[in-house]
Amino acid sequence: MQTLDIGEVARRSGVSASALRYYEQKGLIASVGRSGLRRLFDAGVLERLALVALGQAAGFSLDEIAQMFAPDGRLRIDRRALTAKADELDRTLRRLAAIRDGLRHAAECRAASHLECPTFRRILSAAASGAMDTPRRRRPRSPGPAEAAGA
Amino acid sequence: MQTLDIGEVARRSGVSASALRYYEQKGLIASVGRSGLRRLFDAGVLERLALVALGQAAGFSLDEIAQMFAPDGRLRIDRRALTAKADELDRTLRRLAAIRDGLRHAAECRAASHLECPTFRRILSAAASGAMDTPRRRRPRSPGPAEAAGA
DNA sequence: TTGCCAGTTCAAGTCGACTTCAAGTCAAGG
DNA sequence: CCTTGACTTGAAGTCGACTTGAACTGGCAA
Repeated sequence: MQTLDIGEVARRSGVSASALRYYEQKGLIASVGRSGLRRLFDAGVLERLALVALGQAAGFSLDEIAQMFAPDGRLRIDRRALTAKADELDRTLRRLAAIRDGLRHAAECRAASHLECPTFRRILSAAASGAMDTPRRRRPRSPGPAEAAGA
Repeated sequence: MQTLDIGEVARRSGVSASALRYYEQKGLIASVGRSGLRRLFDAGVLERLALVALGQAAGFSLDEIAQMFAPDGRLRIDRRALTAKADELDRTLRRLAAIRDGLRHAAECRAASHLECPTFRRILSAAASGAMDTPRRRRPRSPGPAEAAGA
C-alpha cells in the first residue's frame, strides 16, 4: 500500500497538517514510519480521519473518540455510549427546533415589543428556567476537503 | 421597584455572581447603583438575563447579543439576523438528525465490522467530505435556576 | 468595637482543539 | 554544491465564556 506524507494527507482529508500532528499526539492516528524526519502515513489513515470527523460531528471529544479505537487500531464500539449520545442529540434537536421556531416567530411577530408577545414570553421563560442551556457554536473550517476516504 | 444584590440575582437567575460581573463588563446588563461597593440590580435584570440565555441558546455570542440591546436598554431586533440564525439552525438540525440516525444504526447494526456496513460507510463518507462539520458541545451548567423572570 | 461574611477589584487561569512561531532538518532539483 | 521548500520539534498563543485567587471593603449583629 502506498504511503502519503503529511501534506498529501492534509490535502486529501481537508485536515491541516498541524491538526494531523496534534491528532497523532493524541493517539487518534498513527504514522507508519518516517522518511528522514517526515512522517509517512498509510492511506488507511484517511478512513480513520473520516471516523474522527464523524465522532466530532456527533459531539464526542477527541479523547472520547480515542477511546473508540482499540490499541490494535480496530474500531471498538460502545453501543451504550452511542445510544446515550443519540439520546442527547434527540434532546438537543428538540431544544434547537424550539429555538428556531422562536427565532422565526420573533423575526415576523408584529407586536409592538416582543416582550408583550405571549409566544415570545413563553419562550423566554423556558430560557430563563435553564431548560434551554447552550448548544455551542460551529467552527469556521474553510478548506475544501476533496472527497477523502474512498467510500 | 425593589433592588437586588448580586447574590440574590444569582440565586434567582441561576447565573453565577462572577458571570453577572462579567456580563456587566460586557454591557449585557447594568446595575442601577451601589450600596457601598455592592452592586444593586433592578428586578428587571432577570428578564434581561432570560433574553441573554435565550440568545445563547440560539447560538449567538455574547457580543452579538449585546448588539441586540439598544443603548437605552430596549430590545433592538435585527430580523435579518434572526432569520439567518434560524436558517443556520435548520441546517444544524438536519445534520444532527442524520448523525443521530447514524449513531442509532451503529449501536444496533450487526455487521461484523461497521466498516463493512454500507449504511455506516455512507455516513462515513459524508463526514469525510466535510458535510458534517462540527456543532459544538454544551456546557455542564449544574446549578438549579429557580424560575427567574416572572413570565 | 469587633469580626464575619458577602461583596468588591484586577489579574491570571481554565478548557478544547487547534494554530502559530522560531529554529532546525533534509531530499531533491538546478 | 547549494538552495529551496516542505517537513520537523517544542513551546506558546488563540478564542469565548467564564472561574479562581489574592487582597481588600463595608454593613450589620453580638
